[in-house]
Amino acid sequence: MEYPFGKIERKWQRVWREKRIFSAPQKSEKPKYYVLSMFPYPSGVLHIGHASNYSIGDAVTRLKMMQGYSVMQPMGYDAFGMPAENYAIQHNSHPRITTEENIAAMRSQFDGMGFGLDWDREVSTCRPDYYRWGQYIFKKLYEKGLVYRKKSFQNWCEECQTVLANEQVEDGSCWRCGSEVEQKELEQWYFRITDYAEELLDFSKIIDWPERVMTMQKNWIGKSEGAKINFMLENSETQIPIFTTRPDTIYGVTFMALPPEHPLVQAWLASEPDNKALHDFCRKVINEDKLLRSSAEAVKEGVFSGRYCINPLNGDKVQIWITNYVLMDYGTGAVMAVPAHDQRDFDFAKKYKIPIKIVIQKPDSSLVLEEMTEAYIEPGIMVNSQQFDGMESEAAKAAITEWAAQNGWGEQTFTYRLRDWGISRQRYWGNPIPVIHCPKCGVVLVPDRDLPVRLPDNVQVGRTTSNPLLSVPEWLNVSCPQCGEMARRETDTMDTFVDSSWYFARYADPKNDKEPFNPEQANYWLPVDQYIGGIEHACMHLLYARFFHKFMRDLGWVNSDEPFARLLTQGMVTKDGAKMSKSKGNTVDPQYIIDRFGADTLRVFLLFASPPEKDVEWSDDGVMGAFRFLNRVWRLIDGNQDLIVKGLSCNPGEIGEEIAELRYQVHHAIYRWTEDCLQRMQYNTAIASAMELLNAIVKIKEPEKLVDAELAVYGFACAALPKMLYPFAPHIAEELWEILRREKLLHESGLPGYEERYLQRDSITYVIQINGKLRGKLEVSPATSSETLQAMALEVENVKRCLDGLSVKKIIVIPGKMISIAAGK
RNA sequence: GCGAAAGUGGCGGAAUUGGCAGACGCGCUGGACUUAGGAUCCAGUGAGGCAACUCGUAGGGGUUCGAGUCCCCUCUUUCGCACCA
Repeated sequence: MEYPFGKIERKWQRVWREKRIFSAPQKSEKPKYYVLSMFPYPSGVLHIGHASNYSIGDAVTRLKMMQGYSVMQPMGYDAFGMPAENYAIQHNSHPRITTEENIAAMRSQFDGMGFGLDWDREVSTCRPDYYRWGQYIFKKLYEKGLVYRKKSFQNWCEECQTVLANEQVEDGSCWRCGSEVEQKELEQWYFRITDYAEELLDFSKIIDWPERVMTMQKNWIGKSEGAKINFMLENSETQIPIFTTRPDTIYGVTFMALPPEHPLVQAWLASEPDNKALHDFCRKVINEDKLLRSSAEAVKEGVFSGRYCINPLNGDKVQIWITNYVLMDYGTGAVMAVPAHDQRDFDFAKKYKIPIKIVIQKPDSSLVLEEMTEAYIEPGIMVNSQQFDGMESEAAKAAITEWAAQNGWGEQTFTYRLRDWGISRQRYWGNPIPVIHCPKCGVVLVPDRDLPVRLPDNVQVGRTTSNPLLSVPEWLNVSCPQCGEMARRETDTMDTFVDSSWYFARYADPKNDKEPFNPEQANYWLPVDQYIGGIEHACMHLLYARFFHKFMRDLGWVNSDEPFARLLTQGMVTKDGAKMSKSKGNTVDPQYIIDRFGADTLRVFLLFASPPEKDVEWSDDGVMGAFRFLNRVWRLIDGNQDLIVKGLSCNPGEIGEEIAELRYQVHHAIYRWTEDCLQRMQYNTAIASAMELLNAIVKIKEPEKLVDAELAVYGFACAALPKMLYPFAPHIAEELWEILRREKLLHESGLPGYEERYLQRDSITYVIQINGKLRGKLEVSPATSSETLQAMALEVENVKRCLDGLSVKKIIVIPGKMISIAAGK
């Protein structure tokens, strides 16, 4: 007989809802705890990944409630973006309609999983009451000088009619639709995240993040120290600033390398419309996809510009080349090339027969120009570098930078790999940028009283050749808020990462219609105590959210430095070793599992299969195992309920050996469970402890024959099971708890408790090792002294045999564990 | 190429600080029972050996009374970054 999981799950979901136990109060005598899982894109169907991720957050939530915290676990929807637009197109509908339908469908599936979510705080980024405040924050960023427009070459997806972030280009193709990405010059809106680069490198205010996420962010930001040096264009006043991390090699510059995107190159192209070679080369390189262009295999190519510049340090006249191996986005976009000491420059110089000049000599002076087959990039002794000759090259870095600074040629500087955040998207289904373009006044921010700039409903959503917002004249054409003349709205919408960069704060005050959130309420809940989400967000979402949080702190809206105190990056669910996906055809429908075995079974399987941060391999047999386990627990407690209830009111007293062993087992299991749940977040072993406890209890074959004092232990052991299961299988746990006639609900019944004194057994087993090999065992009382143990060990028959012919050199006693004998000839 | 993490039975995984390797679950083998179930219960299950014992945590070396755990080298896998000047 299977336990009636369907009835039980519906019953307790109703009770939790009616008692509103997951509605987090704004004030509480208990300490607060904020649990947040990354909100989903509302696809309309719960997939196994959602079930897995949110089971972790729910386990944390229920544990912290048992522990006595006032817990908030909110949920919302990251509802803007291209998938929603595409979904609507496919279903011949409107994203507003399909998205709201999907949200309703997902919410009922979340409820079917029994997640303890505070639905009073639900947020959806596509609703005007939310995106209004995103526009408001945009204006604040603008007012603080953190927003600017820039014309630049962008990854352009013709299929999606939108700009893609570099991070959104995968192997030269659009990450959403897979079509080829080309380069197009566009005026774009940017957030100056680089202003916060230095602070974003500081993780000291974070309590517990995985080391590897912090490392990834550090590498992503990519700080490097170096010098900015201004070269002069020959016969001109034009400066060409370069950034270098190797100012010690500056006397070895033999050419300058510029990318085709460089403004100077663009100017030359404009002034020489007939220079076919130059035009062809530049067009070719610009349209090469950026990833391919920056791959190690790419062949270095270039054309001589016919122009020269002057090295300010020694007055050398240097050829300027236009190349495919320099990136406009990094440093100043111009590179001083030192072939002798940089491998890329070396390869390029060899290919185009550009001179090479050694300025750093190996310590053994063995470097000979004619014999060089590769660049010498190690430190060494300065040569051919005027007054710096003879210096150590590492010391010369600072000396040369200082010399250049004193003469006004340059300065010491830092540069970051991190680029400013391009937020413009040429799509309909996003948050409109609250800007009006006036022919007279220029860029004008939409006044607060006119916020939100609402998305018009009457657009043709489809694969049009331009942004659908352009097709709504009554929305597009407005009068200028400043001068009243006819003006035009900005039609770009914001990257959806903007929406998800502050939602964690909105949950604290989700219905506020005066401001994004009330600072006092936000500060009560923030920072998020436990954030849970995928590792794939390490460099984008998690970095953008930290940037926004620091900006909001600088505005005085929040008083913490970091949004997420602890981070858990959960693994994904795989099947046959691969990520589940429709295209691979290896998906599993969680709804089927819920209907057939119950949500509790699905949750226990997902949490038991591996630790939360590791991938879970799907296994139908594993699901059956979880189901069998819950059924065994059910039969034990449901079948012995009167006995257990009686035991719970019995007094302790004399007990037999078998029950003494059970008492040790139950206290030990609770101890392990507590450590695994609270200290280590290792739910797979916490569940294993509950299984071990069950196995220990069912060893008692005839509980009805137990005397009262023994029944007290038996009852205690059985009653521990619902508590231990509550974070993972809450429905069956509540039902069993009720069967045992406990009065409160489990979340207010406290953690299961163990007693230290029962973690000791009456006798303990010492193992005896001789030279590291197991040679015997010893059953003794825990109080046995070290000397006695040593003597006893030497009397063990097998030990005596193994020591025959050897002399004992040393005996080491590890209290409670082992006796180690070192012996030799 | 650089950086990070990992490698344990047939499988998923345990082993909190260096202290009985393989907890727990799956699978498998044998048995019991039967209201033949996606049941339940009992016993067994790293390899070799009749046994005493030997071997065993990717491979090789080292430190230690004692190493899955610490150190060095090699191999493999995964992830991140990648002409970053």
